[in-house]
Amino acid sequence: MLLSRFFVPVLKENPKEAEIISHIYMLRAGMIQQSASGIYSWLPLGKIVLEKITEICRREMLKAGANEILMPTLQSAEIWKESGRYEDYGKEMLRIKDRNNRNLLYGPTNEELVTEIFRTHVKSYKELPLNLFHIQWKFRDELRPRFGVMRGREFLMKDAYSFDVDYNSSIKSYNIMFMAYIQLFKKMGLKAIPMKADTGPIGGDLSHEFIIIADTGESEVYVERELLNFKDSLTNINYEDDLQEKVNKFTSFYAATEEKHDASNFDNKNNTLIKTRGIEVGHIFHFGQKYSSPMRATISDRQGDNIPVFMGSYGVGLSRLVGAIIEANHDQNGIIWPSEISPWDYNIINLKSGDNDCDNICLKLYNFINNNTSNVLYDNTDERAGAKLARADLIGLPYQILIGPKGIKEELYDLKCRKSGEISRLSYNELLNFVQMNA
RNA sequence: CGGGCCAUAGCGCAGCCUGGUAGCGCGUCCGUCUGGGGGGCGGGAGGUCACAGGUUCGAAUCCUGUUGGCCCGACCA
Repeated sequence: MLLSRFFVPVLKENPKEAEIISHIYMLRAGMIQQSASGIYSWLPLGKIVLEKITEICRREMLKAGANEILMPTLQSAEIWKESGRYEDYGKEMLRIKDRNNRNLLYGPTNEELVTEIFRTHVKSYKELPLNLFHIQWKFRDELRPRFGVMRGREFLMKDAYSFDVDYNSSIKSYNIMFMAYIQLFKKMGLKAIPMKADTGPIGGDLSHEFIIIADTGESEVYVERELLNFKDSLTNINYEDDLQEKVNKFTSFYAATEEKHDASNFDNKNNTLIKTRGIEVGHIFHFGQKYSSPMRATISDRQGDNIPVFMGSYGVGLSRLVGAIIEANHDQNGIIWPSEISPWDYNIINLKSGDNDCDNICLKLYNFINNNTSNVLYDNTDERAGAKLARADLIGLPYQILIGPKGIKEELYDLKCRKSGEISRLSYNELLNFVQMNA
């Protein structure tokens, strides 16, 4: 992509409405624009990142055997009355009337809809287990939206729902999602820690939050040091296997958010417990027959009896992840994208546009990288070097390649690693090698 | 929903207290000198001062109301 043709309205100064770092950088890097409190337009740079995250999530869900569907944003109030939540949900639910005065709502979540789909089509245990997921925008009319996309009213989520014939098999489904979550966050270049979560009063017995560790995170968390460094060799998971043991590996560590932290539950004699901060980016939840029962989503079991199906739900906050990733990966100059979700791998910076030698080498390199399965953003604009460098740091691509008269004279060009700040001076051929090896 | 604060050019702000017809920095446009960390010089464009009403000869400024936004708290992915 040529920067001269890319719409990325960067801001030099901090917008006054933003307080936390991810919000500030998303606005300054031209990723989003606020439309109303907690509601955002996604500009090209933000959209690309959001899409990358979404795609990784989707791929892992499919690998784990889930089926993708797409449920609408607007839902009929009818099924919510069935589950009893139309009254219970309160003011967070945005209620709308259509021209015929029918009650609609902008979906804050989808248990009712998916249960309705399930009960219409699935009647027998033979069709189970089943996992349906979708990726869709939701709306919750929060009391107080804040922190940019981390706590918006409109947000993109992946929701999966599992259906099983009995408790034991539903735990298996839960474990599959647990391991899929470990995988998908890893594929985003993130360290996500599963933590036991409260399930509330309603009979659920199993729930985990997945938390990204970030100094600027919203809540305090307590984690065993070993879990932070826990590198499991799970490159390939066979979801057909019994995963309980693998799940146990993770859950055997102590990890808790502030609300659930209880020092007496952990023997900290080796001082291995770390207090840090984190951001919740996923939540998995086993809730049994909570919805299937009132909504009569029943199946025939092996005995021929009709029983409410066992369910679980599994969410990932995709739009929130964009903010969370920035919270976990930035410095005072801007964003530092993990290479897995970076909009591009390389940022070629022409330090003197208009200079024949600079233009030629940049263009040659640009074409080479594009032809070698890597992605590259080429800053071919006519701005001053300083402005380009500052903008490159703000946008935060993993590698910057600096081409200027100085380098051309010495035939050595700067390759800067955004994360470490390290600069290698490489010949043109060494640069090509680096790109090929790194692809 | 309780408490605090804000709204003036695309962005960040001053002016308001003490009313007299709007200014600074950045950005933007033209020219020029520049060119390795958000340049220099010269010239230009851009604002019904959030909206509505009131006081006044006169309102960005004083008064009332409305709308929108931000922060702290309670709540949540």
